[in-house]
Amino acid sequence: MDNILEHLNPSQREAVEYNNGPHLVIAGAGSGKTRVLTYKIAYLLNNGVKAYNILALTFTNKAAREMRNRIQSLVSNDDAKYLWMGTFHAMCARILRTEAKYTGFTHDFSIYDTTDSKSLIKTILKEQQLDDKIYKTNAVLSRISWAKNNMYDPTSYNRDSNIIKYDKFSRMPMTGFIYSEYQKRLYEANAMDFDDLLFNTNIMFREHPEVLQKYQQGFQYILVDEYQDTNYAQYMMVRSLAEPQQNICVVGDDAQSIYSFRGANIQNILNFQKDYSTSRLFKLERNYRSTQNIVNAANSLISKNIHQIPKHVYSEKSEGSKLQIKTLDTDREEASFLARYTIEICRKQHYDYNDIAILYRTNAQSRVIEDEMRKQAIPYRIYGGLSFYQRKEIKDATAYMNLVVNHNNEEALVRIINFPKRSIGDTTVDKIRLAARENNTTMFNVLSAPQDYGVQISPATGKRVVGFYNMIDSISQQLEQMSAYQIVDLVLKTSGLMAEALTDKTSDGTDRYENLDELRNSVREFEELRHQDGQDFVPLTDFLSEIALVTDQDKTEQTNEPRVTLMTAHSAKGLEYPVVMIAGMEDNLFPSAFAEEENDIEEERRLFYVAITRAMDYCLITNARTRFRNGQINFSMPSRFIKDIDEQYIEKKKDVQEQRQFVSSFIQPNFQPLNTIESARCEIESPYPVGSRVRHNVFGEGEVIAAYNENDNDKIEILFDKAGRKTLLMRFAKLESC
DNA sequence: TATCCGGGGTTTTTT
DNA sequence: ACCCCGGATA
Repeated sequence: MDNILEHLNPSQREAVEYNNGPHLVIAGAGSGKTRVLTYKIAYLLNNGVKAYNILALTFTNKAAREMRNRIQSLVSNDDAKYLWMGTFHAMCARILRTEAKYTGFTHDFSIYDTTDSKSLIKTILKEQQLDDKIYKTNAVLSRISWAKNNMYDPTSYNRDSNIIKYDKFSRMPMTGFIYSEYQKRLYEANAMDFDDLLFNTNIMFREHPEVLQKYQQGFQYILVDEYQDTNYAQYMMVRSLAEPQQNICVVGDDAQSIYSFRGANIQNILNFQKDYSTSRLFKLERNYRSTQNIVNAANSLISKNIHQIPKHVYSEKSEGSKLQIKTLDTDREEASFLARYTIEICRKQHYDYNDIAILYRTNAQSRVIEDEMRKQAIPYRIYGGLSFYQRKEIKDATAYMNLVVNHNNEEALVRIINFPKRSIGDTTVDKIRLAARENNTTMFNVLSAPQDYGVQISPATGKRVVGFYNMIDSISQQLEQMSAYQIVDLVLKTSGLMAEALTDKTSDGTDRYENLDELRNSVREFEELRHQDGQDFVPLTDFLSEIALVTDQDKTEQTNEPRVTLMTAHSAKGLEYPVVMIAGMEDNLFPSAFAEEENDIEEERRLFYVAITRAMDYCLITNARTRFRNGQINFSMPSRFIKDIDEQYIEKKKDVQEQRQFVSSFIQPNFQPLNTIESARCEIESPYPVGSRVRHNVFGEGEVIAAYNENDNDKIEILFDKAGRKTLLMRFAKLESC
């Protein structure tokens, strides 16, 4: 093995070699952050540090896997597989299962995903008869999530006067109570949600110093990737684990902090040097990924943010092409343009589809782009949206498994007790739930003998309920003997899920069947992998724990046909493509309409920064004047971020006509979009000056408030003011027809 | 109990 | 446009 340090530039090398005390590595976009992390770990291993003494926390499972593989190739033995490497959530789940006896949960606790959490919240809201117009499930959940991320348990939450004030102000004074109730139910269900994994680990460390000490001793070196996206709970965990040995290395880029909605606190990285007074700072400023134009454009954009760690990211690659900005009339035309641009750049610059990514702010935008890609026969892959494990049939199947493993898991039980149909309706379920509460036991126990718990149901229904109980129970009996794969196979067959999908002859049904089959195969693969690692018996729990924390991003692609990648700017973090297109750069979309305060805007700007810096050679930015959203046409202004980019890095527009006047009143609420009438006719005077009278065959007479005429394709756009009520009429047509 | 229909509300990002 | 819920009906 040659000296691996030779693969590094001086500043990377310096960062890799320093391992004595806390240090912060500020890694500009494309500066080889992952490289530094992998080489640092390999360096430690090569210098005699034991793999199991290293804890490396990554943002995704995929990142962990890739890093592990790369480290493997840099060290001479197979130590890499003993590294503690994974997401915070995965590490916490592992620790909490091992140390279950300190937590009050069992080793087999379930992990509730967001759907389960929402459903539980809904149940509580209903029971408490709270107005769901005021207590929105999402709002309540995000409040609870916020509390946990900031280490408030229900007691401290309910005692904090600022919190009480806040909840009162948002007209949800009962939030604290719901939080208590929610935690109680989770506990009774032997389940944790995502936030609990972090929260409970911290609590355990606090209350059982001997456990904390064990891990402090275990983790001699701690490395945290994407530190800018950690929340308080994560910050605290890292801090307590690193307390004695102070061998803590955090890597990140404050300019790429984009997850505050999930509790991430950019202050963690900004304050690192204060928190660890002896810390050293390393900066990686040379960008190896992008051309100078792209780096400079991104720099000029991010310089508009006030809060940041000063750095000078630069590129020594060629100057490259300037950024292109293209405005289209509609979202559909934007999509079509993206497709045409894809074909053209592939032909002219000899890229293949794998080299191209289309990024957008919201998943909803993918729809129209997908349509156009299909229309123009461009193969694509799409990240995000509904993940495999979120699909109904998969959720159903895993609910069976979860219930089999953990009888207390109420969300799983309620989900599947009547699917496939067993004629056990909502009323029966409610009765059972109530009986369980009154008898202070679990719903599952009630199922075994409903009449003993005073559930008033017909004998026939009772029989069906007991039948369900027996089915689950009999599968549970097999847990010790049967491996994960065997159990899953058994579940799919005895539950009737397979049969249900098979009898449905629509394409939906066959899809469901195929997905279930794929699930079965993935268990088999999982088992295979474990066998290779020397584990003889693979219990179902292992598999469940694994899939609770994986996302689609973690899936490795198997097709070899080149495809264009479609994804949100968030999911693009950490990736790079020769050609990047950013679609929908419009105000109220990017930045999102939800971003109100300057802090939010800064985060959106960072997100845009992340998007641009994914590009290696070409970056195209598009926006549409009108966009179909939520069932109506929206007029939009170009994103305010576009003017944040220094003009010298943007290709000059040839067409001065592009600079059309858009009346600012466009976006005012009293403009109700009326309709789009493809076949409507209108009479207006050329060249449609603002203020001229217009007669329309459907809407009658009105006044043009804004209009334009684009030479190349003869389009007009009219804003209508009729009878004192401002209505918006949008229409595209040939000039002759008017 | 299951299903169909209509009305109302809601739209971000995801471990 | 889409999803969710509730009510009415089979």
